[in-house]
Amino acid sequence: MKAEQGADLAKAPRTERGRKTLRKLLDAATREFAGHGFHDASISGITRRAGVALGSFYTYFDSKDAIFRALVSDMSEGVGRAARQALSPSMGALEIEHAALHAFLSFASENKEIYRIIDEAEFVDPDSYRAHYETIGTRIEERLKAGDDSGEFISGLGAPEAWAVMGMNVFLGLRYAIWAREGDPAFEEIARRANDLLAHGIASSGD
Amino acid sequence: MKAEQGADLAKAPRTERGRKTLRKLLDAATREFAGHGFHDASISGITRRAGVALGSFYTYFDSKDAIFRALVSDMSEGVGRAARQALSPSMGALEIEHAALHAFLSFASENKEIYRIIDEAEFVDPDSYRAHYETIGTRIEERLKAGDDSGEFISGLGAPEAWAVMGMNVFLGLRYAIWAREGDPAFEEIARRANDLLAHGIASSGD
DNA sequence: CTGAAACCTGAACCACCTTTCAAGTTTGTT
DNA sequence: AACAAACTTGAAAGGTGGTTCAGGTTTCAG
Repeated sequence: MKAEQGADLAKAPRTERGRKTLRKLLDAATREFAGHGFHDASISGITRRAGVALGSFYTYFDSKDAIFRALVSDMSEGVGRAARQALSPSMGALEIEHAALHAFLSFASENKEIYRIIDEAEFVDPDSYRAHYETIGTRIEERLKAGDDSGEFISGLGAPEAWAVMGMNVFLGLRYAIWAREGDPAFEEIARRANDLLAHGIASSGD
Repeated sequence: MKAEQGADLAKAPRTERGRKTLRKLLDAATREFAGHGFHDASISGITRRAGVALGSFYTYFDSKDAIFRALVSDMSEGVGRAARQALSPSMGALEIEHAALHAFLSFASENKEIYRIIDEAEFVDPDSYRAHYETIGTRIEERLKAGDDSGEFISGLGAPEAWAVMGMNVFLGLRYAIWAREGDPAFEEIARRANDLLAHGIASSGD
């Protein structure tokens, strides 16, 4: 959640007071964008939530777009970090895919705002959106290749399989984390079933 | 593309001239929303493209939201129709999934505007968006159950597997139809590889 | 043919929002 | 202590674009 870094994204504050205000603005913007969506969110809504004057916003961001971009880049990193923490090199290749999906479901469930904001980036900031999914896709492809090298996966896997896996995960997250319903299977079961599908497919064996 | 039906979505015209104007507005709106996105699209942009006066818009739609909803519902139907046409009951269960994905890739490639508009519905008209994917998910689930009954698929398949398949398809469409790049594999290859993944998974056989 | 309903027109209304700015306050350094 | 830079403030400028409306034209049933 740190976003103080970006000399590109936010005008860097030089005092303690400034850093606090920037932090307040970013937190308030997360809530405002998640609650209203980009276009119905307003700068004045953000500054009101943050408890600062309207004009102060422009001390830290050049525009409404700028703060949105700063948030997306911040959150995209957050998703990656959460996934990485759930994985350990000692796991088998299949086990890694299982853990990655399970971690994603938990993360999405606890950070629904992030999901919404990143998704809206498709329209507000298409480049970031694309970069987000291409980065994840590449990471999955590397995992598949590693599983191939270790003999746990079949050979010949590449980008199409990686995007298929990513799509599976994203849609399971949409349905079972974001749109969770009473009586849905637990994340553990979802992850297990997706992992079975990934491992053996769904054709009956005598095929 | 017919949308004259909806007494709910558009105020029904009563003369030939009225039907033509409504049709012009819907076509113009498709282009306007696809080109600019919902919020940067303007009613005046739509009426300019349609070649009618600004005020005429409100003869047929109550608001900007209303025409967007009419389009989403129209297009959601279009996607379903395209998929259905590519399928025939004589196909095997796996073959059906292959044909469905291939048809979807072709359709998405030739109707990128539709993809964009439906995706933006997530923010403009969340209910339609959800209805769209739940309908498709249900249809896929039925196909999986049919494959189970015929012995071609393993048993125990349900909604999670259906959403996984849907996610695969949507993301392959996003990457290879909407974001198509020079040197990408042909749709035929994408569909075949996704079908292999679906049939047998990616674990090496001795596992 | 005729009149009422349907339809068209575009200027104007209006609500709202981003962004600017000049004046004041706080912070941190010398 | 003293001063410059950093920061804050909120009113108001400047736009934008959805929506309304009163008056004119076209359609079509009777």
